[in-house]
Amino acid sequence: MSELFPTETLFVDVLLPVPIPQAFTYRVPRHFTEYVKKGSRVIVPFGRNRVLTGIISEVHGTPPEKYKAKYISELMDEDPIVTENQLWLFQWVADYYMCHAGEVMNMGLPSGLKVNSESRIQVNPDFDREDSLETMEVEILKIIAENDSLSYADLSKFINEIDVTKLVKKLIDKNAIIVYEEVKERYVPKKIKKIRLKASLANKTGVLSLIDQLGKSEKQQQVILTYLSHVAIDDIESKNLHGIDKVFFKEAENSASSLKTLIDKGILEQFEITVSRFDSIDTDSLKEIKLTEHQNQASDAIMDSFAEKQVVLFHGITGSGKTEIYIDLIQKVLESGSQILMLLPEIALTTQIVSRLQKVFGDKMGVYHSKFSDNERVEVYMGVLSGRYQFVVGVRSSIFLPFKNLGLIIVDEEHEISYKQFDPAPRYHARDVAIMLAHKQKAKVLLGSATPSFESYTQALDGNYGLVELNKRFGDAVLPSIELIDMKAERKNDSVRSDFSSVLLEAIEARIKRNEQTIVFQNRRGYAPYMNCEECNWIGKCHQCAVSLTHHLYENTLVCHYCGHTESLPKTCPVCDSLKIKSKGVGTQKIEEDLQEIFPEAGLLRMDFDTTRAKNAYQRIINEFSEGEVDILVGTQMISKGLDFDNVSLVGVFDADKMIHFPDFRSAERAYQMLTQVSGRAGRKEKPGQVLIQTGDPEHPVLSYVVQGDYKGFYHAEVKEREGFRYPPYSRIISVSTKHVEKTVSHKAAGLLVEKLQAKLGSQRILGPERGMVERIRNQYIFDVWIKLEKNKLNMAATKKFIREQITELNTQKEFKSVRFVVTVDVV
DNA sequence: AGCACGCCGACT
DNA sequence: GTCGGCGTGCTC
Repeated sequence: MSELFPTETLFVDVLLPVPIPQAFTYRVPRHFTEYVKKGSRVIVPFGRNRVLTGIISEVHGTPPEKYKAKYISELMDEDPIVTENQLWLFQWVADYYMCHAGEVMNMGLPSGLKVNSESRIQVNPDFDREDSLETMEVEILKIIAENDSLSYADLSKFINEIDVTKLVKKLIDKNAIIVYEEVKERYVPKKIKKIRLKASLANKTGVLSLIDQLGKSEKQQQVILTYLSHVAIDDIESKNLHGIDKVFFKEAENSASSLKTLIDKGILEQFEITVSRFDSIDTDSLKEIKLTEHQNQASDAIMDSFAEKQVVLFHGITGSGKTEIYIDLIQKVLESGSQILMLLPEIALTTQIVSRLQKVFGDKMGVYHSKFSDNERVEVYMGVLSGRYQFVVGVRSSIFLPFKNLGLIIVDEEHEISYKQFDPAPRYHARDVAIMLAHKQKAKVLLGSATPSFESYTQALDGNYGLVELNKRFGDAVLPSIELIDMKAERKNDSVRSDFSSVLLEAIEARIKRNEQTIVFQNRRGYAPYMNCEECNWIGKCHQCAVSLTHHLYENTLVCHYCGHTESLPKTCPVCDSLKIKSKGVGTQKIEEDLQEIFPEAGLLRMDFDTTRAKNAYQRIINEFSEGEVDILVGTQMISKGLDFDNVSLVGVFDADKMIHFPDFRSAERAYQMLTQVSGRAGRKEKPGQVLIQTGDPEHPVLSYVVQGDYKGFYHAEVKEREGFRYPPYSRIISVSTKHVEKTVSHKAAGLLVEKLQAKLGSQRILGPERGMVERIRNQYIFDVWIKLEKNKLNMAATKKFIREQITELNTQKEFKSVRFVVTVDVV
């Protein structure tokens, strides 16, 4: 690249993690000109005194016209760490999802690859006017001088003051100190200390004479013997190079001082090596996967379909053993030498499926997960870049890893909405980006689900995707029988206890007696959704969001599930002082409590956002439940993802009504998916499962499709409804939300946007402005505008550009300057 | 997004 | 008088 401009000044365009549309051009200092490459990291000054890491997206010789480019301050990489493919993908995602490439880059790179800059305070060596300082300031100056340099945090600790910025500013003004930015790379390789013999002694004769020589010092002799217990004396010359872990000496209870003496004497030496953070996996235990006849047929059908289609939708019912088929396909692609990416929804990734894959693929497989530390993620990233990992299982952001020759991307549970990022930008859908990425790298995509999204199923029916179906459960397992419980009738019969029907309670009791397990599903965490005063009708609400506060029993708090605000539970009504404040509605905590009261002997466990916050909590709950001591597991939708428990023969759905009556065009699709996935947890192996769904509306059509397991029937009925309204899959929806502290301003901005959009796109395509689903979050009033764009009729790129222009125009009007417009392409 | 600058209220 | 609130504008 650089040899093209041997004498001219070089410039680079740099992607920076800021939501600003323009490219940032920097000048390259002479000493870097030969080394700058697209995809390498640079450290650049930004603004008055910020320092940022960016990625070079272009190297060229054109100086910017309107400003004087600053110099890059550091080039971090000899070889690029971002590939051409990734740079292309960043731009594609930015264009499609209407955000900026820098934001995509920020999402795609593990934070360990970015640098931290920290302001450090130092005494100005030229300062000589101590008389101009106050006594306090002289003291501070002394402290800084003693430590060479301090960070703001250090200083505030030293002088016991929370906010030191004012002090620092004064001292800068008086010229007493200098503040500079120190840049640190965050990734720290893991190192272990090792011990080995000095090379001259590392042979049989050397060691023997050494032991002889140390004859009088028993302890030192013991240290040498410890070494020999790990390295056989015959291999001593070859193995000595690697040394042995220092910890071995501690384990053998050698005295640290004897070891040190031997090192000081020059007999042993200590050195460090860099090691992987991931334990290597015993590849001897690689398991052979045996497919059933049906699975084999499905696998072959998928391969056949790939011959014609780039994307294949694999519709396999719950319990059909999709994982085995994935493994089979992965093995085939591995043989071809191409890379493979398997996407899993966030929570499914911590579970059984990963350890299962690990047993098969050992350390050929990389795992990319948000519960990994920054350092671990950098190691996976670099492992993909170097080709060490040919196969990666990961969450949605793993589509941004530096793949070079992908052969296959598997998107498991493709209907999962957790593939869609909500906040912040880029608001991308990992499944859709995966298809684009695969297209670019000429790879195949396998979408797997028991309840495909309408988008994907439609593509398959239209012939754009291949379609492979598997309607048999693995082995002899049969589908669970699903029954509806009419809560209205139950209430009439007075057979309801704490909102549990007698039917469900009897079924649970029967499982406890038979030593089988039950899962109770309620998609609402906390104890009770709201608190209500029975005297004055007061309801506990969040002061900055338009939602009621959820009562959390164990912490005895009221929590806002939108902004996280927490307050302690009042003892009396804050308005009328009445003692009659009661929790209303039912969350998972309440269900757990009620069940414990009804079945005092039963073992209960709860799995929701609140109980799985700690790093290994999720795994612990799963282990505890599968060990069988627990009778009932109460949980939110979390329990429906990728969990197989052999002993679960009953699933109770506490309340299906919230799901089916949710005011959203997708609520039926969601409810069908949710109920089917949850039902799939019942009955594995030979035990037939039972599913009981409590509802006040047993006539609802969605429920009868769920009961019959009739995905196709449901799809065709529901899709007809959507066609009339031009909802997806007949259109794509772009939503624009306005946010502002002033309700009227937010509403007016949204209203004007609607007018502008309707003028060009027609009133049929524009909906709104409508009050946000939650009218106010964090004190910002939200209004939504929806744009329905039917496929193949409009130039999408041009339309998006038009939308962006309208927003920019509104944003430049003084009145709407501080209105935030949040654009989401393909709302789910 | 950050961060600095600048212009108005309630305090020693 | 000043401290400190957050509206406004800029970043190569």
